[in-house]
Amino acid sequence: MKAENRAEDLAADQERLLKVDAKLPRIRDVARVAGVSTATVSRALSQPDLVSAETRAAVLAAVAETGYRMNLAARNLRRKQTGSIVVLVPHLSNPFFSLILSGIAKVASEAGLNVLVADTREPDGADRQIAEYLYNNRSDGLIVLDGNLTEAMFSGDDRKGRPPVMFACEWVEDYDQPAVTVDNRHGARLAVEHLIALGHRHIGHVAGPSDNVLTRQRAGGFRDALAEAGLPTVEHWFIQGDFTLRSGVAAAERWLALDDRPTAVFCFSDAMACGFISQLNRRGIRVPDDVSVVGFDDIDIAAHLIPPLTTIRQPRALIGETAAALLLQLMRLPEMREDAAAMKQMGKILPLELVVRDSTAKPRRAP
Amino acid sequence: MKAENRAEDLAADQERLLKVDAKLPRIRDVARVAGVSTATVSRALSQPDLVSAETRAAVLAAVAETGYRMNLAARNLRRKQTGSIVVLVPHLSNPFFSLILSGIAKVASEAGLNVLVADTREPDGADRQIAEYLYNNRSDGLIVLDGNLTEAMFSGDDRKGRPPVMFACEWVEDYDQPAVTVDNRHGARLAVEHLIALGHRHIGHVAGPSDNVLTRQRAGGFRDALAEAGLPTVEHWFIQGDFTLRSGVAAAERWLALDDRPTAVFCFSDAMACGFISQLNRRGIRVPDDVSVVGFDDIDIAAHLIPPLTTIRQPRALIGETAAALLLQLMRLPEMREDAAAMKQMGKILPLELVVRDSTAKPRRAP
DNA sequence: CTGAAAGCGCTTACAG
DNA sequence: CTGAAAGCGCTTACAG
Repeated sequence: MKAENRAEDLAADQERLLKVDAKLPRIRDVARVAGVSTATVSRALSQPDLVSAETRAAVLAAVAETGYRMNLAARNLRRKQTGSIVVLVPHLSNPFFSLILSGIAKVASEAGLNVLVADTREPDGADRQIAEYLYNNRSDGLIVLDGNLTEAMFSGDDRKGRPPVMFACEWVEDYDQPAVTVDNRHGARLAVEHLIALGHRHIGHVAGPSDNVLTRQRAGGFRDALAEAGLPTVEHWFIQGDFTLRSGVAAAERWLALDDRPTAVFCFSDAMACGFISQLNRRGIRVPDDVSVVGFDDIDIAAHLIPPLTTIRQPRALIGETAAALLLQLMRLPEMREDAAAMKQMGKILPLELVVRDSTAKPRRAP
Repeated sequence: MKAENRAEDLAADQERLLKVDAKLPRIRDVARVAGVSTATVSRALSQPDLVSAETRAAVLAAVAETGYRMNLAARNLRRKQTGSIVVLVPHLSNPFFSLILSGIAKVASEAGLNVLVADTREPDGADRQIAEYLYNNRSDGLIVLDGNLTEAMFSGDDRKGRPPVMFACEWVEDYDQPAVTVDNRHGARLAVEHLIALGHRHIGHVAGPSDNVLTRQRAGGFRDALAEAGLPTVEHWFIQGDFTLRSGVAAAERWLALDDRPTAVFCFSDAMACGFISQLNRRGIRVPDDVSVVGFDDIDIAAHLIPPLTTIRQPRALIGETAAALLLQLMRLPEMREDAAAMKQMGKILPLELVVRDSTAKPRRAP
């Protein structure tokens, strides 16, 4: 690092800052300022362990001085990556996914990756989209939030060379890919135990589609909690739903039609709880005065409903962050994908939390 | 195009299709199959007018045969683009934006561009994000959906070399950038005229923040429509809101506290209408039996509220598509950005539509 | 209308 | 631990 050179460089930098249309600093500029080769700059930035502490410091200083930002297109081209991960979502307009997506985006953007979001329930269909991303090397990795995709879409005899797949929230059963989930069974228990603790003995539930993994787990937890408290599972207090607001509205009509109405209802999604409560309200039934309602998810609107909804909070941002972080691991270690045992270890089950608000209360006439 | 070569190529292609980890076809492969140079393939794909019809057809056939898909990282590197546009949204979790974003994503992905979405109300702040994207060449263009950013963030003496900016929905007043908007004034008139046609003579409104462009325009249309019908603007029937559900709840309490309640209320957003109706419902007031309510936006949930909401539909997907299409134009024609007159022409005002559902009816006691 | 060739800004065996 | 050099897959003046 000769002194004169440094002075010249600084003058050049000044000029560069004034003229915006001047070129942005490249790795070569950093190398010149730091007095090393571009290869060393590249290493100092991407694999710091490979260079000496001294060199590393010089490079970092040069980066700061020049305001260098890596050109990702160049890196991706050289590394034969796309620089993008793709998220497959069942319904993009469902507010449940917003925080998950922003969690994914956060982790991905820190890693210099773009996030592309595709709706699997869009007209062009899930099959085509998956084929597009999985077979055509348009992405470095996939996060799948839709458990209703069939295993056949992913499997096939030519697994190698395909980007890794990470499931989150939902997953495809009998398909041994890692997934970031919550303990849905436990969440359902939390909901029911809360209602029992309040004194409820007549508890119904509004479920999701029967072929859905989440439905099955939550229904299991629901039954377990009742059984443990010595309460029977009353079959006609089971109401079929599909997680949507609209099905919550329909569920309310079903509840109204019952001769022996349960004093509390556990809805498997906040959206259904919302529709359920609104429709009951319309028919003159008050929550929680006449019936207690617990939701599941803790979507943004849950705290602002009338009444504010008691629900099971899913750590949505964390789910997204975790799924993205694990996917990044998988992307970095291609050999790991061949190791079935390691893959099974990889999944994470994240904690769930009961959030008590105003939609639950003691039953009016305690038994 | 020698016959033997073609046969060899086909064999090679077969092999390639079997081995997934084999390399994807590059422009060179297409050139070989079509019997032209890579330069010609590039032109045939990007600027078809520059090659003969015959050549074009040969190239297209070769593309189909090889299954060629362009490597965008390479193109972007060569063209010195980022291949991304950035969308700045005030609140990502607001469902109003979902369809706008998918409209943007549709147009952008057809043009081979990534879409990055950033929330301007996030902790890291709008200023930093704009600086990041505007000054640091991390994107080829910006779509801004937040009119509350100050002009100062965008202006400055070094406009050239910066990516173009397109506003949508909202915009920054006194800053002559093109914007894709709706005629908010007209939308408000549609709402009020509908209520008047139903027989209402006592009409209030729940507005957005007073410094918001949308609020100002809608309030103007509201007053105009009343004036035209010879109805007075009753000042204490104006209720301040901020577009959120929560403020709709508060507005309901304000309405309940009035001695002379208006028989109809025009809410400047569906979210506020939703909160307003829910809270009234809670207090035993029925919509539309006791009071008619009109919203604005037609968000997804509007049709599923109880009652289904009469509202002013914004063509959200179209807003997104149009904003993206215009931004693409701007990106292709950098010289246009210097032409103030052309820039002013560029904006679009999209049509609004009254959607009559069940939240509005004749006033109970017609005057 | 077409081709040969340079080069976008990185990374990474390879050699030392 | 470091550097010289090749090359990722495109595009685009330039020359014909």
